[in-house]
Amino acid sequence: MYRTHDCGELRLSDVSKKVTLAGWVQSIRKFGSISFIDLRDRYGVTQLLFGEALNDKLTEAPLGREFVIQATGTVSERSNKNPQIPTGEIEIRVESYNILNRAATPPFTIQDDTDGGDDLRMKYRYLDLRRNEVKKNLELRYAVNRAARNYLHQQRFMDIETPFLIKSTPEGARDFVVPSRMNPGEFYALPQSPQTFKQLLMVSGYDRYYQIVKCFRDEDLRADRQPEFTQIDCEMSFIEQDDILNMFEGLIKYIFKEVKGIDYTAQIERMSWEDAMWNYGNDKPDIRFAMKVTNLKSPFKRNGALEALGAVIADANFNVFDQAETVVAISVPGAAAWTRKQFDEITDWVKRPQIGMKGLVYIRCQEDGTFKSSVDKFYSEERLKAIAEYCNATKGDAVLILAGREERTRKAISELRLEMGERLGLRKKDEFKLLWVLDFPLFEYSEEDNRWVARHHPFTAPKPDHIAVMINNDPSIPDAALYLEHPYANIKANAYDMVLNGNEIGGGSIRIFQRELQEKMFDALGMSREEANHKFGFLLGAFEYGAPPHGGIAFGFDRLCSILGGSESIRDFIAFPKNNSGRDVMLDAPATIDQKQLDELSIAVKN
RNA sequence: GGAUCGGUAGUUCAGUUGGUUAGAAUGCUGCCCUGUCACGGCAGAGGUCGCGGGUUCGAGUCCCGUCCGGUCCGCCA
Repeated sequence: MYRTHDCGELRLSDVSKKVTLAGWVQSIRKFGSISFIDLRDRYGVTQLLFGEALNDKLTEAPLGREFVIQATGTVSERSNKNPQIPTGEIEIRVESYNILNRAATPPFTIQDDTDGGDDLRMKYRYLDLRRNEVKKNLELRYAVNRAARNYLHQQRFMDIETPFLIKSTPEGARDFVVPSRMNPGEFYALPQSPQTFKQLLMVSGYDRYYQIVKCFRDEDLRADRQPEFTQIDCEMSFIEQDDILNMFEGLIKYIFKEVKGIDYTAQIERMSWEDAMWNYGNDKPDIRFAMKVTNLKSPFKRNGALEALGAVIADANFNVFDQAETVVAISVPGAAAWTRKQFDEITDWVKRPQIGMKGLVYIRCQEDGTFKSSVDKFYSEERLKAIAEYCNATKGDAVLILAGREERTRKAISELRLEMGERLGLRKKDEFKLLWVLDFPLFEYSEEDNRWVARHHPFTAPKPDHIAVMINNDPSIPDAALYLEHPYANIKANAYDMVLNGNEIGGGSIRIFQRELQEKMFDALGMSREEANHKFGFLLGAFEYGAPPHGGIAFGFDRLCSILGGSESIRDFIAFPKNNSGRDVMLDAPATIDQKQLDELSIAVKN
């Protein structure tokens, strides 16, 4: 038997028990003829006391950091206790020990605040994983996993595995591809999600399906994006949008309760995509703080609001505003007291290529009731006051105004808002605000492909009252017109995203399950029957045999874990992640393969 | 594909305007130490300043290229 107890469980009540522990040597503190050794395993750290009697043996078989040892001795009360660790009241008076394995000096210290940089930690990930910080994250991940499974099981969802070696579909992200040895010149693709399979399962009658499953996308990476990642993938039959929202509102609340001990009692706020874009410039707004965007000018024709827009900034011969497609503003509390230097710094910030603004206009709403701005030349104080009031600015605020092309400017004001929220400490790590964003556009224009594409995927159903519009080819939609170039530009999808603190953590839709509408959808995407059949024939075929109304959602499991763990990066929540360039620096993968393998696969590598 | 920051001892970093022998902390090695828990003290070893080229009397420092890593944009639910 290697051990009688683990390194985290012994307490004062165990004193005088004879125990054997096994683990890794965390640190050695030597005092002449006695030594203290911290022994670590997954469960904690226990102090071992090596007395004078073991001196000879220690000289003969010395210990080093990260050696794997086994020690037998008696649990004793410490004379000097350490309240910082759970086992801090006891120590083991070691009578004998065994070196089970020696260890090379590790390249960084295995401590909470390690001295290892990211690169090194990834190269020696097996050492990094010994650290408490990383272990805590993996434990949290497992807790989320367990909670999700519990909840979904209680709700009679069934976990069904779907294949990884499937067929490439050119919609959406780039596929990872696997050559088929037995079928020369042909390739499997790894799934970007089990989307079509879960829909087939609905046709088969498994009306509540889930899977915590790896998905693969061959796109460039970010701190919160990995080429292989995990989704909580779900699908339900005989449901409407509200059923899905309620079911998965329940799931996320259950996870909050189980994992964080948080009772998220409030109903999750629901916001239309248009409201999100209009008020936050972003389809995944962080609603932990307000600082809403004021639209001073916009090509959006929205609820008749446009008439009011523009007037407040018009007729001043200020070219920047006059020529801009869009003028948007936020009011930043306390910013009236900023120095010129601070405004310059923020101006530089919005001028960075990533934001891409030409400049920044600001209005200070000073404490004495006067207004001072970077555009005093064009606007009288009275007009500045009018603009400030229009932007709901009060004394002490500064109004920050951006102008330019609609899409870019809206994105920029959104980034600026988040940055201001960050600087004002309004984005608190321990505060969690959930949000449903609803009614996304069904289509969007792809600049790259020069055509309209499905924003979500081609099986997403339009909103119920927009279905008739598509079936009857009637472009007159009661809602506001955003983009007028396409007859279906205004059609909204029966799709929804769950947003947590400004991060999209899940998204899904009600699916099209009727042939007629599906064909209209392919028409709208400019996809011929032949093409559609070639790409999705199996699904369209299945829909011939009694598809129930259905819909689903998928949560980004890694991202959800990282947010619950208070981290920006999902890498710390994945045991063996890839780096920015999609490399596994520990394995040094990807790597070339030898000619024999290539020959077997009938593949030639271009130079 | 693009922007930007970084690469100096095993590790984390400092390194002034281009100027003598490139430093600190930590780790490592040895010695001392019976109550430490970031132990302490003394001594020591440890450097192709990512790589290649250039400017200069002289380059860790300036310039060009390149490789690697971080972050972001494009891309991607």
